[in-house]
Order: sequence, then C-alpha cells, then structure tokens
Amino acid sequence: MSSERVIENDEESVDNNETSGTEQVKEQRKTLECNECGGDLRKNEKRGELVCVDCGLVADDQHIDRGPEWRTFSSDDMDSKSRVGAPMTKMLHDKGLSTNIDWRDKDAYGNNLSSRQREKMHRLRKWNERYRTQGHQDRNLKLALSEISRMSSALGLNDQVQETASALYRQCLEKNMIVGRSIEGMASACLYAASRQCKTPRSLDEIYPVSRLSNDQSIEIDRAYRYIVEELELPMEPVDPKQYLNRFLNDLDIHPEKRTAMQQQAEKLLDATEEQNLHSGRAPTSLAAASIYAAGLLEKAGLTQTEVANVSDTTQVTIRKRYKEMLEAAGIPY
DNA sequence: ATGGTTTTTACTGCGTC
DNA sequence: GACGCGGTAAAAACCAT
Repeated sequence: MSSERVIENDEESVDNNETSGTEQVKEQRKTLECNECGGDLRKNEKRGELVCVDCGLVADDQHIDRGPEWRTFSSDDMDSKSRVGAPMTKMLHDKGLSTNIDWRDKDAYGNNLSSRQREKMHRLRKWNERYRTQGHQDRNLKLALSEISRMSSALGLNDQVQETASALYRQCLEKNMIVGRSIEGMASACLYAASRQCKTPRSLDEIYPVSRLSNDQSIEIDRAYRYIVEELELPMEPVDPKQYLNRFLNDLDIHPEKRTAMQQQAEKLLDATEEQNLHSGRAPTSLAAASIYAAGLLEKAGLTQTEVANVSDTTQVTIRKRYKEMLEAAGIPY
C-alpha cells in the first residue's frame, strides 16, 4: 500500500478504517466536485493534491494521510500502528528507539569507507554505545531485560509475557525499588508475576532453576515478588488451575483424538470442585494434575499417576487425594 | 511464634503383566 | 521382578493469626 495514500480528509481516515484503500477512492470520486466548474476532482497521489479534471484547479494540496499506515481490525490496534518510526518495544532497555550504528565499515551503497571515515565511525560507535548505556539505571535495566529475555525463552514463555515483565521491571526501577535488592531476583519476580498476569503461569519452582541465583538465594524471588505486588499494587488473583491444563497436556503427549475430550473433561471436573469450594487452600498445580489424571481415567487414556506428577511438579500422593474427591464432587462413581 | 492445613517424602502391601 | 496403585505416618512447607 502506498505510503502517501491520498484520502478525502482526516476524519474519513479514521471512520473508514475498516474498508480498504481502493474502495475509499471509488467513493470519493463520486462525491467530490470542483467548486469552480463542477467537474470531477481527481487525486494526484505523488503530489498529495486534489485536482479538478476539467479546469485544473488544485482544490487541496495537503491531502496526506496522517492516520495509521496499516489496516486494523480493532480500535486497540489503531494506536499501536503508528505511521512513522520503528515499532516500540519494552523488551529493549531503550524501547528500541536509540540510534544503532552498524559495525560494518560500509557506506549506504555497500562500498568500503576510506580509512579517515572508518576512524570517524569507530569513534562515533564508541561514544554512541557509551551514551546509550549511560548511567547506573540504564546499565541495571539492560542487564535485567537480558535476563528476563533469557529466562522467558528458557521457560517457553511468549513475547507478551516478556513485554509485561519488562514493563514491570521498568516500573520498579522508576520507583527506586531495586536498590538493596539483587537485579536477578527482581527480574525473576517480575517474570513470575508477568507469567501469571498473562494467564500462562509458571510456578516459582520452575523459575528458580533458570535464574542465576543459587539454591539458597532462591527465597529472594519470593520476597521480591511479594514486594512488587505490594508496592505496585498489582491485582494478583490466585492462579486458575485451568491455566495449567494446556501446558501439562502438551507435555504428556496424548493421542490427539483424546486430547480435546480430556481437556473438556478436566475443565468440567474443575468446575464441579470449584463450586463445592474445594479449590481454596489447594495448590492450583495439584488440582490441575488431579483433573488431568481423572480425565485420563474417564477417557481411558492410559495415563499413570507418575507421569502426571512428573509434568506437573507434584506427587502421586497428592494426585491420589485430589482426583478422588474430584470424581466424588462431580458425582462420578469410580 | 503458633496451630491448622496441605504437600512431600519414604515405606508398605497388593494385584497384574 | 517390574510396575501401577492405594494407603499410611512423619516431616516439611505454607498460611493466617
């Protein structure tokens, strides 16, 4: 699509966002008339002008679309699809907005630079890098964000979680909450909170091993998490066991045919137990695990308690206890 | 700190393949 | 004999007070 698409006026560009560019143009041609002679007005895309076909009057020379560049399908998208600049991302410490100087000593055409130019570029690069990572806060952020990125890919978390975690860490930094605490611990805690907020929770037990904290330092993550929830007033609700179903079922590699049936069955069981207040006080992971095991029984998937316990970070004993009361709650004899 | 609850650990016997 | 399952007791972890 042309970057200088010419449209009737700015309001139109907002209202007709759902229709494609060509449709808009057709409609315009019918409605627009020259004030002087009544002839059709036609747009000149390259010049951004509206010109009368008959008398040559330039009706408007400022017809450049300042609206969003791409087609959008929801009002949320509208804001994010700005016409200019690189997309902003919170995953980079400078939101991806700083200057980058290529490390290759080539000019825009790919030719080698003269030695004089080369030296100049070296100096510029050096100073640019110094400027970018200037100050302790920026250094702090840079380290934290790279840790968040590393950990979230190790845990198979998506970009949305990573963005959320980065945003949380940024807030902590702005409120001066990091001083006196370890960057690693705070970053891990942000990631943990983000994974829950994005409905793809990871347990703290899963976070510990991918963080660079030693085993006896792992309580730092608990502490940091409580701290940021308190300070940032995050609305953290208890994790819904259903949010684990997908991942656990994936890890169990079940016959694709039984997979959906089991998930539905498990959700039904969780609903039944939820209604009878059997969820409170119980670890969400164990509830999810038990519902999966019970669903496996009902669907005859040949799942063992040990298998489910392994993927869910629980134990057979716990699964036993839970799945029985689940079947009972759902009124299913076993 | 305390007490109540859940979860884990470790160990057991039973039945089946 | 290996495996899945069920049960138990004691220890550990967790939570609200």
